[in-house]
Amino acid sequence: MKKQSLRQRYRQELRRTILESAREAFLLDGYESLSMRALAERIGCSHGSIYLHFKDKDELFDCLVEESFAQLGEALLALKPRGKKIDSVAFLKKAGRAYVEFGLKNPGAYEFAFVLRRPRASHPEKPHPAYEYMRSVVQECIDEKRFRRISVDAASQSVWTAVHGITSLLISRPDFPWADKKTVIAQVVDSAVNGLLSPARPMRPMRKISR
Amino acid sequence: MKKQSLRQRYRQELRRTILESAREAFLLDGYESLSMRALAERIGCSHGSIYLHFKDKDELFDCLVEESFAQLGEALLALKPRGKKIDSVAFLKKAGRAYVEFGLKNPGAYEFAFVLRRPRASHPEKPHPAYEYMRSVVQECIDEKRFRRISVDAASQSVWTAVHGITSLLISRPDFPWADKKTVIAQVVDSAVNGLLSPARPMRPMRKISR
Amino acid sequence: MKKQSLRQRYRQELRRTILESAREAFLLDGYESLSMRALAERIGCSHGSIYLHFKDKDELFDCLVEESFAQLGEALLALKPRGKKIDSVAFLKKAGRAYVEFGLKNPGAYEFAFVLRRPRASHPEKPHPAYEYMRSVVQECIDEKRFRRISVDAASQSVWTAVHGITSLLISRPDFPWADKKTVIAQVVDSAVNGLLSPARPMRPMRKISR
Amino acid sequence: MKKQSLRQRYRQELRRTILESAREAFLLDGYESLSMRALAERIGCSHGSIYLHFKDKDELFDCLVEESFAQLGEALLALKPRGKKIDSVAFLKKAGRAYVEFGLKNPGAYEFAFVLRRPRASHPEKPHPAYEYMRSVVQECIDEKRFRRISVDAASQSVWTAVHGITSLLISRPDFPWADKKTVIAQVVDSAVNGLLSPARPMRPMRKISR
DNA sequence: AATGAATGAGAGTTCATTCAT
DNA sequence: GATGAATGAACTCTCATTCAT
Repeated sequence: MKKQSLRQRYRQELRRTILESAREAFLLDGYESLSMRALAERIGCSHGSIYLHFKDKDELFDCLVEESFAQLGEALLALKPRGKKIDSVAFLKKAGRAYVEFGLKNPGAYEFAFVLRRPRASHPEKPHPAYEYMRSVVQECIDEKRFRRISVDAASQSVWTAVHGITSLLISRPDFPWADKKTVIAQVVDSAVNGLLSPARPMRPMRKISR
Repeated sequence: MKKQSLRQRYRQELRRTILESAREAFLLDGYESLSMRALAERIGCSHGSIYLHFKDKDELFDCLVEESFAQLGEALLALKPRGKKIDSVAFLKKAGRAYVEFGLKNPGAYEFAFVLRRPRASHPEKPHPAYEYMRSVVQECIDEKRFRRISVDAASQSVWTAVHGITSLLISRPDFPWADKKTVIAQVVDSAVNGLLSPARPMRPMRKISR
Repeated sequence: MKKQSLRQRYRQELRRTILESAREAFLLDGYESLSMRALAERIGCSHGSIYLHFKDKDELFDCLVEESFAQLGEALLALKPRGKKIDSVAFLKKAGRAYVEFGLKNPGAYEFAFVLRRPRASHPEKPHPAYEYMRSVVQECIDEKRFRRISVDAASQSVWTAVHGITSLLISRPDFPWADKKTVIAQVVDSAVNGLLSPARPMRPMRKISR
Repeated sequence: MKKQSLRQRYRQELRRTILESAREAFLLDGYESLSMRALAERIGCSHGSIYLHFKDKDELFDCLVEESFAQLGEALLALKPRGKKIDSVAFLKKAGRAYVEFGLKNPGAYEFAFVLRRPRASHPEKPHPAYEYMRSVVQECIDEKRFRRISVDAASQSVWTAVHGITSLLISRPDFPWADKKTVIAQVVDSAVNGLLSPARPMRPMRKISR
């Protein structure tokens, strides 16, 4: 039992090492340019060993993509239980900022999820968990009449695409002469969310939307 | 002289054919997966001939990137002479929409400019003409006091990244279950620009979404 | 002691399982194309375990060859005690048909003995038991003056090679548009044996063999 | 034109060299064991060059098989115009001996046609030209009432398989302690053909065969 | 006894690029 | 100017075998 367990543990460790190394390496080189041999060298094992853990290069890559989506989803879900003190709109902004932050802290994961592509592989394209999450928050804003009449999907997508824009460019173009990044991020998020608000004046009680 | 000129013209034509074919092909396959042989076949010439026009694969690729930036820049400049009838803010929105439209009409060019990467190649990263253009329009908005106090770069970048977000995702994920695309695009652009406006001016309530 | 014996029995069983599976598998795939891993999977044990019974792939293969020769030998020896009722010539024909039948019933064994080859392995080529057996029957025919003057080896070989021909082709080319197989087999055997008969026996006209 | 022609000629020459070398090498090593690299070294060119002439290893191998069948067919057809002086039965024997001789002179070709197999490749199995040829000669023997009542296919196959037997064994087991090879060959051929003869004396009308 | 992780060699094939024609 | 034969490196992946567990 112990013996099994030891082997198993080591096996799992190597699997993780492969995944971490592969993530770094794929990011640096892209799918095609990273050779299994080069990856093995980086890991410090023979190239054959990788195949003991992943059927082939594709499987390894896809595994990283999946993992990345999952991580992003989890990062957002970690925000979840919004206290009663914070209103839905503020919470959506918070979620937007968290999305961007995740990308900046995990640029690898973010690129695997949204940027890197494997030649000829098609995205299966049911909406990913991160989108689902944002959509649910947007739904709350709509339910609470904080947002103008707009379809929940159109609204969610306008927010998601905007935050994706700032996230992906900050990651992929670190040398661009950015203004203060925090400011830009906040501006993008605030604009995207505020742009959906009901025209009602903030200080006054929300009115029913005339139609 | 005439003969020269004829030859020259033919030479230019082949160069164009190579570029067009290469653009399509690179988009389909990615940088690494496209072989010069496959490209030559698509073009209908020998693979050797490509090297008469481009030193190597990298040069061909980079040429497409440059061309793509130029095209985007031109598309925006084509808007240029804003009549006196349209104010700077409305014009910025117009530019934003034009940016997205360019991307949708020229997904190839857009991807070459902002998405595709050649392994290990770094972006030279002086701001590209499209950004410069948007920045100049934002500057006008600021000069005319239409925008809140914010650095012109932070403002420009918040707009650019947002429109980049919707553009790139619409291109790269055509199978995503998009809401009405026009609505989403308009929402992103309007939000991004409106979010920069000076607070409440009586005469411009900013409710309606422009189009 | 009992425990030992149990273990031994199990060991022997596994050895047999390996041999049977290997025979099938080698026949299907050929020597090189069959991997030890694939074989292990077919057997249902780890590939390492095979090496506990056979030093390497070559030994396993050679073991099958040897076994196959032995089986063919035994099949012929099983005919052995020819009763006095049957004369030597008829018995030789019977042996010839038995040879072919063995091949058809045990195509695997036959191919290992005479068709399959391991790259670079040379046949040791002392005559195999099946040949020795046929040779002894031919010797009887000669001793009994039933055959023309011909060396026992030339005679035996002319019979053996002919029956080998029909046997190997029936096995290796099952899709050939064969006439009635029984007829062809009988014809080959009868021709091969009759062709050796002494000429001038009233009952058996057997004219001179042309050359 | 000359230039083209020169290149073409060289191209053809190399193709031939590859085929010859490959034939030798495949025979020595078998399909799997011969690597394209090893073949290239034997030829004296880079392994890549082989692919300029043959799509892949399979195509190269299959080409040799086809060529071999063709050669054997031609060798037999070269006998064709049998003079009036030689009767059909004698001609069939002549053809049988020619078949064996072809195998001995071109053991490579013979093995490619009938012995070597590529893993998983199946024989298409319409009768090969050599069989067709022998069948036609057998048909003549039957037409001329020289053979007993027997289907032309059964007769042809009994002859073909017998001569195949001696041919293939002489080739594949050169170390076997053969008796005088010429004698054995003649014996096999004569037996196989004579065994089909009508019992009738040539001068007398055929009697019914008792069975 | 049995496992299966690990390795290093080597397989077939494709590639960008060069250069003689 | 254009061709396409040639190359040598590099690719992904599989293999037989070993050996620590």
